[in-house]
Amino acid sequence: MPNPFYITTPIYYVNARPHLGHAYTTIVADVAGRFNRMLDHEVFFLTGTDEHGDKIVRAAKKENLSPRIYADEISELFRQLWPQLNIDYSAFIRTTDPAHIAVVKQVLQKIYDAGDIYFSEYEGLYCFGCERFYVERELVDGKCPDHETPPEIIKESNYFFRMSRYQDWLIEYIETNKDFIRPERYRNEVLSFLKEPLEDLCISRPKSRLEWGISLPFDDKYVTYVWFDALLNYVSALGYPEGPLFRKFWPHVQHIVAKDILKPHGIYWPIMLKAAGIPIFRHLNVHGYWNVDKSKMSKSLGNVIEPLELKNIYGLDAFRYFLMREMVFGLDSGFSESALVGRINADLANDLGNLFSRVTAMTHKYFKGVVPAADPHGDPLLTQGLQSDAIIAIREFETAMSGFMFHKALVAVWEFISQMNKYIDMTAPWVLAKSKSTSKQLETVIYNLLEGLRIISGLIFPVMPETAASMQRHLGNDPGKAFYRMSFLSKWGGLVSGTVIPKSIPLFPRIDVNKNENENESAEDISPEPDRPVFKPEISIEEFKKMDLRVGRIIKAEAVPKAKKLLKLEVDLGENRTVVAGIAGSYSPENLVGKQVIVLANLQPAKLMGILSQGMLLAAVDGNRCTVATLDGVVKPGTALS
RNA sequence: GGCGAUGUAGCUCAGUUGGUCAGAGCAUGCGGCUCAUAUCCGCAGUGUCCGGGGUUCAAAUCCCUGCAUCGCCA
Repeated sequence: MPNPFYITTPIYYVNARPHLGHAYTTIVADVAGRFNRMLDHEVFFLTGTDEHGDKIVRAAKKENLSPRIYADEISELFRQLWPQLNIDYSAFIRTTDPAHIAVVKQVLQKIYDAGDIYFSEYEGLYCFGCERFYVERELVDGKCPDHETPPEIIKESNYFFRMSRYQDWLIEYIETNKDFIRPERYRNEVLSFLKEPLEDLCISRPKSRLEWGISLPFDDKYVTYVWFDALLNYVSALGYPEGPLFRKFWPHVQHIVAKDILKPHGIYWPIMLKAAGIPIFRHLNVHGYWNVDKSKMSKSLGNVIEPLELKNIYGLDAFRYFLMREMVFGLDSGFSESALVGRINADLANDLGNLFSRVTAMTHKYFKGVVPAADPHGDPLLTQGLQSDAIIAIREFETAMSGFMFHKALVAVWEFISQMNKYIDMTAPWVLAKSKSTSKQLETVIYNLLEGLRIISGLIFPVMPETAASMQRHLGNDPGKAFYRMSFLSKWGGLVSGTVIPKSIPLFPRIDVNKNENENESAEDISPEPDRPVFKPEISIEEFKKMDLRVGRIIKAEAVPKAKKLLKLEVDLGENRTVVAGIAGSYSPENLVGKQVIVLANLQPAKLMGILSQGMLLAAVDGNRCTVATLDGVVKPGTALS
């Protein structure tokens, strides 16, 4: 295999647990890696954890743990998450690995020997509480913003990396290599930063105030600044300088980062490489943030469900699809459950899932599940259109994926899915099936559709590997084979006629959105049970019809004396009724008047606290909180529900 | 405070060098089909293209200015 491809995520700092942002970056890397496997490239995919620095020491202290044990624990959380997201990584590096530490020392020594590291004393404002220096403008009224004490001026000596020496080189490098940092907005941001003189980077911390780090090889009284340590993971993981992996993969590396760590990756890192005499990486791919809309997320036990939890509810592939389709790489995007459900229903269930379902069903219906052969002497127009649509989709997909424009790649695939659906409408197989004279055409049409599905399953492989494999299986192919190879996808006719395909399954079930729609003005939380609900035994429609459900309007509401939960309501059902409802825990009388409600009108009257209740108000009850059922629009009181 | 980005249909956004540029998807309404997961196909809209000036035969597109939001830097 020629064309090695090396993709990295940042190594994640272990001061916090994994969240959506980490997951997105890593899924992007996984998608890029899988895409390169489609191109038959040899892929090395690195991720890991960054574990040194004073923030880790402090986080560990909070938990009463040693930095080492603490880092072990959090690192393990990341390591355990990736299989759950179907991340196919090659190596997981930790900055506490001895091999990494050795490389950091080696590179430091090399740069030191070359004269790009110098020793210098400086004065600064230091807060002993925070154990860090502040610059003037960070202070509030001259005091530390955390401790509200004035920092002290102390002198400290440290080692500095002569970054300034490489400023002009870096500017020219970025300007010459247009897509070195992409998308362009971040390239511009770095260039604009470089318009100002670059300061040398302090790359050491005295052990007197920080021990948790890598000792400088040329001065044992200092540890290495955490960024300098961390960035080198990208080369140490490959066995720099002589390892076979390094020789094979290094110059082909592409990094992926979120925009918050643009500066270290766009400025420190290339300069470090230059100073150490290591070739510069190929691309820095920078993405934006996910803004989680908590008001649009379902809740469990009163807490907003973590975005990552949604993969368990809606399926991993759907989750991966959403992340890749919804975010324009580089820009911020909104994350909400309703947007996720919208994508699932519209794109996955309606478009792709239903297409797959109707085509495989027809194959069973008309050909007993055996892939027919396209008629070589038939009308070429029956095939050409679809075939060229496929080629266009493949081409656009490849261009977009190479440029990290994942949403565009998926749009191209979905454009083809839409053309497949139109093709069915145009050719109307159910009409062709009615006459013997059109049987050849029917064979051709179904073959083409199955072939189209084969291509689609290949194209969605990087984003939805499980679904792709499932589609292959249901096309009668071995999903263990490299069905996603681009060279194989581009050749029309890869599907072998005579193949028997298994019974179809729904790829993506539709999600009932009505269940998720909350009520209007009271932003009260309806909590869907996290566990599978237990339903009552089935009833017939006749049994249901025995219930007389009516729309009512509350015209009067008052508390029932001495009763905690009961309210006495006057409800207009076309006639006035008194209804006693146990909703005082969630509603006050004044908020109920005028409200439209649903009443079970033919319930046997009952006396509650001495009041005769002539019906029952419908409400959703969750624990001791309840929400009254109401209607989507204004309806005449007394209207029956069915 | 400096630099930059963005502001287009109910929502999310495309709109290359000014001349079918007023668009797509979702949501909505109507019609059609029945192979399919009440899906699919077709049709239909709605917009002071942030406000105000200017350049031009012609501006969503260029210039100036104001407002709003966001980012980077100080």
